[in-house]
Amino acid sequence: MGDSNIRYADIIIDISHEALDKVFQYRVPLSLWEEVQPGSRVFVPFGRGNRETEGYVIAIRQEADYEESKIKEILRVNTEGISVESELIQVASFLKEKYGSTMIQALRTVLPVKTKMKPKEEVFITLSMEKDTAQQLLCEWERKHFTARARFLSTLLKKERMRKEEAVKACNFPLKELRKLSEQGIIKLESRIKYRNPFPELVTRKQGWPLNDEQRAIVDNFKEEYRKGERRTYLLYGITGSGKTEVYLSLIKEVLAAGRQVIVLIPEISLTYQTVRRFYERFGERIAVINSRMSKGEKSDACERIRAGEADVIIGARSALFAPTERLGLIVIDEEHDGAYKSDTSPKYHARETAIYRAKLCGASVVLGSATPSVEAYAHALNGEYQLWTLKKRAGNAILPNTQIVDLREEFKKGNRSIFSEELHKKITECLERKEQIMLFLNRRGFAGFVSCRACGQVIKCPHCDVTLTYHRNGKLRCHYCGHEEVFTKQCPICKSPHVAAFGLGTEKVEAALHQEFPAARVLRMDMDTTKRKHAHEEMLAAFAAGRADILLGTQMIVKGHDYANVTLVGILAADLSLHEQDFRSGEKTFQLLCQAAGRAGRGEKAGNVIIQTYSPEHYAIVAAARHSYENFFKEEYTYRKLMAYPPCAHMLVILIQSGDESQSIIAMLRIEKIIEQSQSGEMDPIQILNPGQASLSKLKDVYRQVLYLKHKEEERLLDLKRRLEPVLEKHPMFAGISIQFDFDPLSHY
DNA sequence: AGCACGCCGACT
DNA sequence: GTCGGCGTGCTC
Repeated sequence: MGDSNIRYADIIIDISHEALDKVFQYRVPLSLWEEVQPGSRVFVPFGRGNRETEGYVIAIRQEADYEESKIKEILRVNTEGISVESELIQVASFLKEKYGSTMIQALRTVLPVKTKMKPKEEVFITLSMEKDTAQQLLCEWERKHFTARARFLSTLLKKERMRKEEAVKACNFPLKELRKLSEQGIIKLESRIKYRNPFPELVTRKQGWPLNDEQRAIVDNFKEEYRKGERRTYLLYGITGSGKTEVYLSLIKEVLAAGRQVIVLIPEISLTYQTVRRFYERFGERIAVINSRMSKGEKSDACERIRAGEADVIIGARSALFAPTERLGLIVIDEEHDGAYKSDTSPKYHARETAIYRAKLCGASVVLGSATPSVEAYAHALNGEYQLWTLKKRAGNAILPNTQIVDLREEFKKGNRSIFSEELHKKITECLERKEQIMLFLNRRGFAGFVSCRACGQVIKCPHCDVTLTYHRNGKLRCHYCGHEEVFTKQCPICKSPHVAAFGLGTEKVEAALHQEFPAARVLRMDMDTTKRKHAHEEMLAAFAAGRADILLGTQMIVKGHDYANVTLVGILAADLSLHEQDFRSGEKTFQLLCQAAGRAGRGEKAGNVIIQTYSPEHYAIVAAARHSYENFFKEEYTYRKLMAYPPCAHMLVILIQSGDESQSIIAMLRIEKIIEQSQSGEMDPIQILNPGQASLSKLKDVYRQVLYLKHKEEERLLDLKRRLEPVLEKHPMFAGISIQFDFDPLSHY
């Protein structure tokens, strides 16, 4: 920059209103060239009256794409105070740059359009006269047979203070009358802003558990560095049950004592009720929870409390990372390896990397915690980029469960065609006899339970997605991607043969098998279909915790962070289901899942047993999980990633091209491939283009998907390519109406 | 959001 | 004829 003697700034005026949610261009006066940077807050003349308005600079450019004569000049830069907004706008530019999206998309994720909800008001009624005067008035009303007024007044006399709703509902007293009494100076109406609190029941405050030596050492290490002003990223690797949460709580306490705020990310808030509860027990009212299931009002209340500095600890899923904290001092990411930390909409950012970026901006530290760290994080810890903390002891006297691998091929040879191997069957029986609880886990990803025709081999697919339909016991076929449902007709739609049948396992089938094999056992099934209701999740888990079921059967949602002292047997019915996905992370995912599932056993005093049923008992992910050895797994997995040049040893950029028109999507994909090839002709070390073509989920909700996988050792090379590609895709008319998304170092497979 | 412009009813 | 109602639409 510098050749041109004119400079423009892209400015966002007011994020809080849809109508103004776009970029305006202003000239940067020469005197402000130094000061005006992306992220700075400036004052500009806006609207017909040129009223002075605050705006945020999101980009600086040499040329304008608006009528030159209408462009106004920036007035001055706002240097007052540190504003979270400008910090978040810088985060948005980071998202845009790194993950590829428009600036507007990035801003929308970072500063969600504030639907300035008017805060809910609570109106309290008090007497505005002496008690005995009121008593006299009551007698008078009773004499005059003003029954409603008398009933109301006597209640108010008893309670002294009541809420408006109480008066209207319980006392059956009309609102109009209340206003009248208030005008007459008999009662006083006081309104107080009520913040909606999603955790209504007051939890008792509890003191922390004493830390063990390992935990103590970590906390001390953190305190020392924090007090010295050293900020960094730590990876807390602690086996299941080693008390990571207790460590977080101590770290948070330290940061709060320094007068700063903390953001705690957990994978999916509804799943980790217990964790949230523990935070409430420790920090009480100073907590704000941000949750995707919250209503808009609840969300905006939480944000207001954070902005006002009334909340110091913010707990939430991925997006809580953008909480408007003015004094952020620490970001904790629990279960750091979890896939939920990667956004599935553009910008497809990863919360781990984004947290580290935000922390750097505002001088905060980051703590990542996991029992099975992601290969990325552990690699960073080994090369010194993160500081590694290890917890190897299980808290209390709990010991690691005894884990056994069952080879399903052997079972098949023995003639056992049931879902349960002999060993698992035996263990379930014993466990039921001892009145202990069992968790059975079926990793249903990959959509077992498809329906096919034995005559022509046709598999019944969803008409809107390139996915097989799943058979459900209510006699319906359902698409797990778009929700399409049709009646199972027992006739092949192609060849009309009646020999169509459902194959494979689904949780419903297992449930039926359990009822048959163990008729006395009370089974609780938990999957997407049984937990649709708002609080179904917590209710079912609470029921299981209370011992109202013997067996909890479910998909991945049951493996996350719940402690049940009475669970002594965990059965993984088919460990391979995730292993054979076309995805370089399938080994990692399987290992994490198995470890988490296994970690559910023996959390109390009693010893636990884990049985892993698999067709690939020799696979390193399964063997390592059975031995509870993350190190072994990591060694194998890292070697594989290095050999194949997969992240974190190299980087990948996925370009996803979506269109309602199949041929258009293909043409666009081929065109992009060509542009990439041309742009690096003669390059010594070109970016590799892997399997361009149809995505493996080639059609979703009637939209066709093409995909390009790009791979290169240098992150910067891929980012540079994306940067050069973006303007072409934006301007070229052939890409109009086609959605093109980038995914950097993908977690999921397209 | 804010503010100007604009096109219809009651006033000096 | 003018003052002012708030309906509509634009803001680099």
